[in-house]
Amino acid sequence: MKLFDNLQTKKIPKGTILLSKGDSCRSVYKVIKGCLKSYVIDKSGKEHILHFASEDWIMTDMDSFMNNKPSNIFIDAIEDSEVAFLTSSNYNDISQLDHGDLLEQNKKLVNNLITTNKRLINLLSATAEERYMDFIETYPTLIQRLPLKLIASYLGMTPEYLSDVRRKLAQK
Amino acid sequence: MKLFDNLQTKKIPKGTILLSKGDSCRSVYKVIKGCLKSYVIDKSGKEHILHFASEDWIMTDMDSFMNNKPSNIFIDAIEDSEVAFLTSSNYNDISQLDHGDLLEQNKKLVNNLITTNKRLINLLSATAEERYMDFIETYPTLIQRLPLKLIASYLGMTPEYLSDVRRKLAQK
DNA sequence: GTGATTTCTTAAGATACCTTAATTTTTATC
DNA sequence: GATAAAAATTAAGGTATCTTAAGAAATCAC
Repeated sequence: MKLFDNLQTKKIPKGTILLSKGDSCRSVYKVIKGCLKSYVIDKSGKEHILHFASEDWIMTDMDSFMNNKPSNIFIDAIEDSEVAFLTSSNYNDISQLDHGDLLEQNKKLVNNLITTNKRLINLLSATAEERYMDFIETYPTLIQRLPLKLIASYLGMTPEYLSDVRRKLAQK
Repeated sequence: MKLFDNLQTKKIPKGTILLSKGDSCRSVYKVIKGCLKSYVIDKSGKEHILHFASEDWIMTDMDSFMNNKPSNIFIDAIEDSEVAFLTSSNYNDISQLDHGDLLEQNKKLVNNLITTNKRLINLLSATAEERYMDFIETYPTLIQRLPLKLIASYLGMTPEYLSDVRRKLAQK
């Protein structure tokens, strides 16, 4: 049994909120078409994007999903999307996964960790300009597809400042 | 077979460099005693701490270890330490892990991801003061044990600024 | 226990990035 | 295709955090 095969799918119009802070996250979404974002809202009301998920990517709040806690994050569709989803109940079938499937799961988790760690390194050690250039290299398709203000949020800067960064880069 | 049982251990004096940028990381360390740090050095020569690992924590460069790439990070002992270590060759025995072991591995990876994601949220959305207070809550033992300048680096600020933050907190 | 090293603090000036607000450009709607 | 809405840019002034440098406090080495 493969975790994401033969799942139900549903269409999600742009702007739909799939998970709100305080909710318990009962699904793991796999994006078939479109794009989702996860984000937090800080004390002063500002939104900070944690992850994007476009085609074939997975999106969930792991902490909430695995540990049955209220979530601290939001998940929205930023394009008209279609998602396959795993619910808590069919996730419990994980114990029925065979050895090869578990190894595959393991590998995906490791890759996810590697990616998240790179993001961390980037936030800690790179300037706004470097982070933007790195994003362009790493996600060339997303940059064409998403509004810059969402990318700015993902990169940890304001849209206005990203605009400055882009202008300075263009002048070079 | 449990991954970290019955492994060799070795003593590592404070200051020892276990992994340097450019090296291929051939070990996963489990700290028996003492403390390690992993860090990057940015373009201007500044050090940014990625992780600490004290007793029972695991330390490695996953990207380098799993994908046999040259590493971008350093790993040093910041106290006289003792570590158990898994090498690439005995890691390949992972295919001999039984179902329960793999599930356990999976769970550890998930927990690691959850922790790293919290760190990310923190860096994106919290002020220096909030990050410091969060660190005290999350790692009360480390704060007593490690020099503040290392904690400042981990929190993404300079030691001088952390000192300011602490003074302002003390005045309240 | 004394000198040497490392850590921590303080303070002044600098800078990366933010805020607000207005304008322009692009995209969506009917 | 005109109008409305959303996104992107620009600019001025502000703030959080950094840099440099120096001194005080704590820790280490013998």
